[in-house]
Amino acid sequence: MEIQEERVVATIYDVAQAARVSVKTVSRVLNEEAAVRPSTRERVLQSMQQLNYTPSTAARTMRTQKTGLIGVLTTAITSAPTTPDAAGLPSVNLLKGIQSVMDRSGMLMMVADTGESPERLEQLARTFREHRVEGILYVADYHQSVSPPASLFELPTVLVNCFDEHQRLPAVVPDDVAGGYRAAEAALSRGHRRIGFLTLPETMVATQLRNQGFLEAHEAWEVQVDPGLVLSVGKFLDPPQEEARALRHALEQLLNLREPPTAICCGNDKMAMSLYMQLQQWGVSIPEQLSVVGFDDYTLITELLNPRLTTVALPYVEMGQRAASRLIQEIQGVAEDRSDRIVEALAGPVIWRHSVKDLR
Amino acid sequence: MEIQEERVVATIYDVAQAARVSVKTVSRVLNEEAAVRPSTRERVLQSMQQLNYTPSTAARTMRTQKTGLIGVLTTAITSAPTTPDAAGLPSVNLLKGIQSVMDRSGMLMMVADTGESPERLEQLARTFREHRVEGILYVADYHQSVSPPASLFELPTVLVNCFDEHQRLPAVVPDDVAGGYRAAEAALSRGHRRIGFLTLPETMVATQLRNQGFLEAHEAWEVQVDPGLVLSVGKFLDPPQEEARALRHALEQLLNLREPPTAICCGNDKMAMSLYMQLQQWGVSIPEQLSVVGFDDYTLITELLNPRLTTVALPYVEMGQRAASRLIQEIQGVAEDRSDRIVEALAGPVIWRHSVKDLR
DNA sequence: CGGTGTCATGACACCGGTGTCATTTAGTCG
DNA sequence: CGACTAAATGACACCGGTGTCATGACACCG
Repeated sequence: MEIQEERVVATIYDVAQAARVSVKTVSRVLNEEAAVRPSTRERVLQSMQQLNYTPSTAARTMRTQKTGLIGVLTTAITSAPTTPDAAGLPSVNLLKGIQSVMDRSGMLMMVADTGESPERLEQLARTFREHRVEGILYVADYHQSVSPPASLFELPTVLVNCFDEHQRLPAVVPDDVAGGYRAAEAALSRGHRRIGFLTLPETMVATQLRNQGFLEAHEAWEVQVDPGLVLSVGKFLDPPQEEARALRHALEQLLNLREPPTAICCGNDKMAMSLYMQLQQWGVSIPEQLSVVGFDDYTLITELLNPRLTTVALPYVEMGQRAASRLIQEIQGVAEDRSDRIVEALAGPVIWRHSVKDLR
Repeated sequence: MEIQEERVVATIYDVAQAARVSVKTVSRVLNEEAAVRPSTRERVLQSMQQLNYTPSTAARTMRTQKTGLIGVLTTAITSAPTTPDAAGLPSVNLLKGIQSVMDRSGMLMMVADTGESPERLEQLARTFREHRVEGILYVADYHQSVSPPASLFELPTVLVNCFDEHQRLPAVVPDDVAGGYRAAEAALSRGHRRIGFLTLPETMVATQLRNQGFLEAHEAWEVQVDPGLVLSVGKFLDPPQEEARALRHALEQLLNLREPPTAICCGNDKMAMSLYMQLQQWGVSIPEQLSVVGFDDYTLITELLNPRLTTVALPYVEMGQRAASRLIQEIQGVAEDRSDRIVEALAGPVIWRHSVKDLR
């Protein structure tokens, strides 16, 4: 009565034996090193096939110290399960951009979600180091300032959609100043002169920057900004109902002005959608009576609203790609062009649809 | 003139030397094996701290053959970059569910996106095997039938949001029959008797099942189904404009009936949103003149529409959790309860909001 | 005080690849 | 045909942990 041994995976020794060569020769075939006679190579390949051989990265790693692994720390997946999709979901596009570059470079991503707790982040960074990742990407779900744990400084690291308070780490963020500029310009260039701006909560980084861009655009077009037209809507983590109420209130305020705006820029597409809903209820037609500009190009919304929403895109895919490229450069020790800004800001284009009326 | 050697990470030998013990003792401290004198333990821990020691999983793996790695193959991240967010994005919730379970089990996810090409899938599965993942999750972005490559059968594998044509692999899918049933019931239970059903393209798996559920519900409530009320909208990968036109057409058809429906169930929330837009243009008020039921509970839409949309939720988080649990069970060789269905279908609840009028 | 069992620790092989260097084989040329 | 060179291959150590087993120290016991 023989004990049936559970068959484990074949090793390089099994292949060597089957092909009647040394393990080193098998290794040579694997890595396409020089000088293996075609007939031998063929024999080895056949044996590998037969045994369904898969080399072990673990073993290889020990010797070469290379893993081909990139650690991705993110809140983008889990987000807060409590905040229903906040502004979050499109940030998956960041991952999309990252993925595409990693792919081309033959790197594999280990993805871990930090969830809420900061000590979790520390712990995950540790786990990544145990797996000897060659670099780390920290991906935030909206533009923000972070204070990364010390462990991130010990490996090549690039921050995505966020920056550390002391700006020591390379980072790729959206250019929100340019974004605000373009949003305002979208209306200005079509002849609008009184433009409302419903901003995200003031505590958010993006809000301030977009505000700045909004003002700069008016300056460039030599249009005076009426401060009464710029309103912050809601606080940081208001419940949805509260948010809706705040918007309604702000909107009333704008439309009841002696000289109401002819266009309104929104902090994001979600807000634009709420605005559509509200205006519809009041019988205000878009864009005939009021033009609307969104922010994010959340296509789900922008393409489905009626009329389709003109909006400023966030270049998430490009940001992801750029961040991944920078990380790989850093890993490969390519002489980083020091003239590069540590924090790199990428602007997205205005996507023209049908929610802005041309007054010219 | 000494050459400054680049300092690489500390090994267990460095720690052993610093603590003046054998490597084995360090190993014992690491793994909390029995019997290390407290004083020794303390010394070792200190040395580890000082050297910033991080054990190498690669080395450990070689000996123990355990990696704590799970491979996740998905189209959920990249989706088709061409299809703007199709029905896709909420499938991130699948990852969320998976992540939460992996976390609890101390497993780490390697995520790779299959993109479009099938050979890419084969290649990624191979890469996973090289890293000696202990199991694989294949995550689809919508309920579908797949023909997985042979390599998936060589490791514990669970399919998520899809099933293989021969149903050999364990799978977790949404219970679309129950979904269709509940959607219809949402209207039926509020007194509606003529209920329109705008379905997704007929080629999709979900469509047929939901149809079936829709019919079963009517049977259970002893309500006759008028076949003229069930319309398929659009083909598989229609461009958005085409889709919108198809919807408008279908809607006209329904509302021009001699006896038009008092409620309409939609194939998904996105369609419901288009429907809102259209009805608004025609001046048909929801839910006073027409009730609407969605599908998916895509909160971005459902919470923002006015009135907020009553919809059938897809239990993505639970599906992810369930799939992850099953995979881990299988890895640990827990005697799988064979009475379990190979393909497990999970139903989501109706989320009641304000788009269905109570006729009773 | 010697025998015995337990506790704490160490020596050493091993996991599956790759790097180094030696060795064998084939190829070229005078 | 033999010498010499290049090509092909093999022997063996090594990477950084863990498993097995041996060994030293010490308490306990008769």
